[in-house]
Amino acid sequence: MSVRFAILGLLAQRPRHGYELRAAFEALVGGEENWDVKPAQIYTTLDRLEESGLVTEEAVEQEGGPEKRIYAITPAGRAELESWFATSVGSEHQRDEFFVKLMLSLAVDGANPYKVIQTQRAALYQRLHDVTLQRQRADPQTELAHILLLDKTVMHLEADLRWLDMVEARLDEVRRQPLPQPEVKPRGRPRRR
Amino acid sequence: MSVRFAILGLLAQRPRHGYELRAAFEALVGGEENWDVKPAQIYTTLDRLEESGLVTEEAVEQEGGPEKRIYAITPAGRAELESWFATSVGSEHQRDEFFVKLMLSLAVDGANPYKVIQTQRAALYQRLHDVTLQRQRADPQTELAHILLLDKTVMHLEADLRWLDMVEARLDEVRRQPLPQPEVKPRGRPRRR
DNA sequence: TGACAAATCTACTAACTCGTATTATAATTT
DNA sequence: AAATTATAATACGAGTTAGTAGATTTGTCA
Repeated sequence: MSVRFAILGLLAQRPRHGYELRAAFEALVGGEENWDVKPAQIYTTLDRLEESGLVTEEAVEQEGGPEKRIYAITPAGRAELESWFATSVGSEHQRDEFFVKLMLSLAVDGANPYKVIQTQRAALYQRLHDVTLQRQRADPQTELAHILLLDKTVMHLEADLRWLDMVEARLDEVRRQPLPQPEVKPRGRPRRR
Repeated sequence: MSVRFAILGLLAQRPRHGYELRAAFEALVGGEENWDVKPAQIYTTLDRLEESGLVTEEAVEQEGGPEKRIYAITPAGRAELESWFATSVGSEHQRDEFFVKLMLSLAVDGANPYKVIQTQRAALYQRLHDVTLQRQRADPQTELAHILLLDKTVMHLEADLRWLDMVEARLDEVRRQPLPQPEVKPRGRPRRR
């Protein structure tokens, strides 16, 4: 979803062609190690935006090189962008893959939940190390936004590590509880209250 | 990705049919407010798993009601599951949609970054409130895992709120810096350094 | 009391959007 | 020739929207 709106936002600054959009997006998020957008996504998204009437193909430049299709935002596109600014980012979907993995490692015969935790912790420390290095190398005079983004990542990684410790400490307790079973819902029309 | 492995894990316990898998998954993650899996995703994923030879259709039951297709995990499926347990959850892709939105609100004429922050903060507080309520209502004797998951959510929301404060305090500084521009790369092979 | 409408669960399907992976190509410069 | 940018097509996977159709239970009214 963000790529779609990022394209609209970048086209709101000025018309651009596909590859330029990709470069501008990566500059915005601070490099491809943060968010690697594949060219294919840019082009398919542009096609879909064009189909919805939010952008238009403005011109095709040749200038020696290969063709460049230049896209521009339409009034409908600006409206869409504005309404994106006015709404909050949708709940960030809690979808915690690690939690699912941990629960299943408790449920599946032969799996080792302590090892699962250990593996995850190692990966989190590795990533924390990488991000911290990146943060130290960044220049506050020119890359403040990028630094703030890295700070957020660090805060989340630290929270994840603290949470892992907590879970590990209480894992035996969790283990003793039966796995949550789906509740059997009563069938048929519900009773009048 | 997690749904795919969750299905494998649940089938590793015992053979099940699609609807049962859906119910078991929702029980595992603590209700549809955490992770609402649509039936269609279960069935298409099962089809793909079958095509990859990780599950097999075991039988079709009739028992009065509509057909039930029972699926079971294969040895290859168990191997896939084991290797999932052995690897770490992939870097959680920092893909921060709010950050993108904030940066664009700084770049696009007519947008108001302070308002964007305010909207996001209100949404985060709302969600924190909801989750805290859910946490208080949960029974530690039977829903410890669910409580731990909610704790993780709370920790992340608190981190997001602290980060928002930080960003707001330094927004003028960020504003003064020019937006990161994509470096214009010369075409062709780069010069030797 | 018995027919029937209302509501909900069970089980599954079709068609779509968003994003990723893979591959191909032309142009440009070293 | 090799490297690299610029551009795009095709196909696939993940996830959503919006259903179908039968089964089961409850309410209601003649």
